[in-house]
Amino acid sequence: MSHNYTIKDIAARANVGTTTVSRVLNDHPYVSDEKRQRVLNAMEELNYRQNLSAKWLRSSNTGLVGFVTDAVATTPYAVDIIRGAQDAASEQDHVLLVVSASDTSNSIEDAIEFLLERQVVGIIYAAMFHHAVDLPDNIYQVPTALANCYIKQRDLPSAVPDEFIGAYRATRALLEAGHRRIAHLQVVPPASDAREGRLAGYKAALEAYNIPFDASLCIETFDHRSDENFNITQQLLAMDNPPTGFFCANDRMTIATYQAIMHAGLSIPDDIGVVGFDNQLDVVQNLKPQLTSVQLPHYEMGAWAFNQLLINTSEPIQAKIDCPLVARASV
Amino acid sequence: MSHNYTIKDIAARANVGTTTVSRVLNDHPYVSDEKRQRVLNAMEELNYRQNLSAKWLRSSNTGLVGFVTDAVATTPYAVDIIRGAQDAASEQDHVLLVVSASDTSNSIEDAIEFLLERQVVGIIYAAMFHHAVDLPDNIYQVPTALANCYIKQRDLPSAVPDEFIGAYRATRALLEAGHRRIAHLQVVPPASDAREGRLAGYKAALEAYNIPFDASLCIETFDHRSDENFNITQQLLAMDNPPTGFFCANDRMTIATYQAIMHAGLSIPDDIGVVGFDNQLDVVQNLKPQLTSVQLPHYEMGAWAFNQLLINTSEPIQAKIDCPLVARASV
DNA sequence: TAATTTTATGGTATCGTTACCATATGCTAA
DNA sequence: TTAGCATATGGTAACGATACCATAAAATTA
Repeated sequence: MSHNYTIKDIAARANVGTTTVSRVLNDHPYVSDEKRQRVLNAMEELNYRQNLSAKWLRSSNTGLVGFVTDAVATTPYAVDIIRGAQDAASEQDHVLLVVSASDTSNSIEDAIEFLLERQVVGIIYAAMFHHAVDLPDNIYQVPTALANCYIKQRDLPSAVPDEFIGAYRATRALLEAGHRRIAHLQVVPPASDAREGRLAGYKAALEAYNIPFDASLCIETFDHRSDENFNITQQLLAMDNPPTGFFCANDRMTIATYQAIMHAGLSIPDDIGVVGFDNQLDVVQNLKPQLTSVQLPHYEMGAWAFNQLLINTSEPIQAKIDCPLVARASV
Repeated sequence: MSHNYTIKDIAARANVGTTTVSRVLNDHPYVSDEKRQRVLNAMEELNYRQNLSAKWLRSSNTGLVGFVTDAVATTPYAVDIIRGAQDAASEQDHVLLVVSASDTSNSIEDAIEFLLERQVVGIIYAAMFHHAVDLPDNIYQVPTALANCYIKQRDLPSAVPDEFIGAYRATRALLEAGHRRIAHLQVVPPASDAREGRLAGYKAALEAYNIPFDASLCIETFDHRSDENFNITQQLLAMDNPPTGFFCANDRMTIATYQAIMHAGLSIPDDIGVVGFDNQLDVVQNLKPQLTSVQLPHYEMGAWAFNQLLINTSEPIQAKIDCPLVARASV
């Protein structure tokens, strides 16, 4: 652990005042090239490293941004939101302080308090799935932006996926491939905007093709229950007038859907077309044939949220970020 | 944005000296109950919040720990390592500064420099898959611990999964279910310790059951290539003396393996037993039947790494963390 | 009772940086 | 020539906390 030098040491070595060193450090004007170079040399020679605590104390700007999420761990998506925010942050010389809060709102309040103590200049709150959130009052003490969620009062800027357009594209892909009976597997609780938006997009695409909505093709199921998903698909295929297209509300459930389709002796995409949602690479690329899916804009939402913090407009923008379709071999 | 009060304000309001306020803040002895209470009241009334930048500057202990990873985004596992480190950190009143560095070692050096400037008291370096890493010299300027990787010189403490025991258990589960011909699907580059350890565990389990190793049952394949994985499984099943057990080096590839088994008209677990590795919930819980898999100790490695930082022993411990088998319905 | 230790308290220097003020050039415009 | 301004430079007071030192009363011991 080597000793740390200060600007005083640098100033002495370069034979200038500390102010000049500070000016070099912060790219301020009014420093002659000659002295600037002497300072830079001294810093190089002593392997000088700024003490940012001191800088922060003096300038009361830490460049720290808090990143709070309700459950960073439960889903792999979180990472992309963090990464988006992080990339945007480092482009502007900011850092993320990542803290996860469990579901109790008390814990969220603590997490925010924790960040405020650390002098963050802003907070990003990210949700693991698209839904409305309730936030404690202390969040209003610094600029805040939301990713993958929104607040009912709509008084904070937020970025959410455009579920509607994503679902519309997914359904349309099946329609364009000639499918006319299209099942939609929904995910039950929590009641989320993801679910409502995807259902609406599905309905709208059918309507554009003049196909009446058939409630019997629209089934609710649970995430992570392969038996149930398998059975549901089987039952749908056993109908009198069975669907030939499946639009599943997430990629994970398509695994069992694929299995049920194979089990019925049908082939994808020749007999049946399947489209998923989330574009979760671990799943979509390991299914045979590889799954066409809708990409959720996690990365983009993270980046958008960070950029909102710095903009700091008076009126809180509610952004819907596009969800492109990633075509593979399942339609 | 409300004004921030300082200990001076608190001291004035409670009619004590600033030192007394500081003592209350840091739970130091020699403060009468009466004054302590007055200080606490004043803090409550003014909604006082400590300025940690100032505290850090004076005490030169930031409680910040850097968390560097080579590619935080590419795999969902990362999150569990972060979470483990985070939970351990917050238990000790520390925070994680998460930065991701791309593969170039230059970028790792920059990331570390970045953290050193921010006065981190230690650094955790986490890899996305178990392998040896090369780290720049500046890492030695603060206590460092490695998670899911190790350094060739072995001069830094590291935690890695015990791949051997995990693979041994996976193979043994198949053997106990009566399978005697067991295929092992490996993942090709990057050449990792994960691969070698799993192969060794597989071989050891066979040996314990007096079954000779058959190289023709041990096939290399690529991650995220469903067609190839499907074909490999198909070819294995078409052998003269086909395997009835499959030990796959990760869960993802079992999706196509399942499909090939179904396609051959065979059933899991009645005809064929399958075990995966990673215990990736999105996959294992969505396969029918749900997949038995080996749990990688990501969370534990993260927590272990953090705790090493504080212990700071002279000799760098190389820990192998256990990989338990999670039994489900595929064997 | 006197000497010593424990408890209680506050003043002030200090951490490493930047903001502000003071000063001194050289150059241009009246 | 004399303002007036842009350029260049350094000294020093903050920023908000803690560490150290000094002091005094209360409790303990000799």
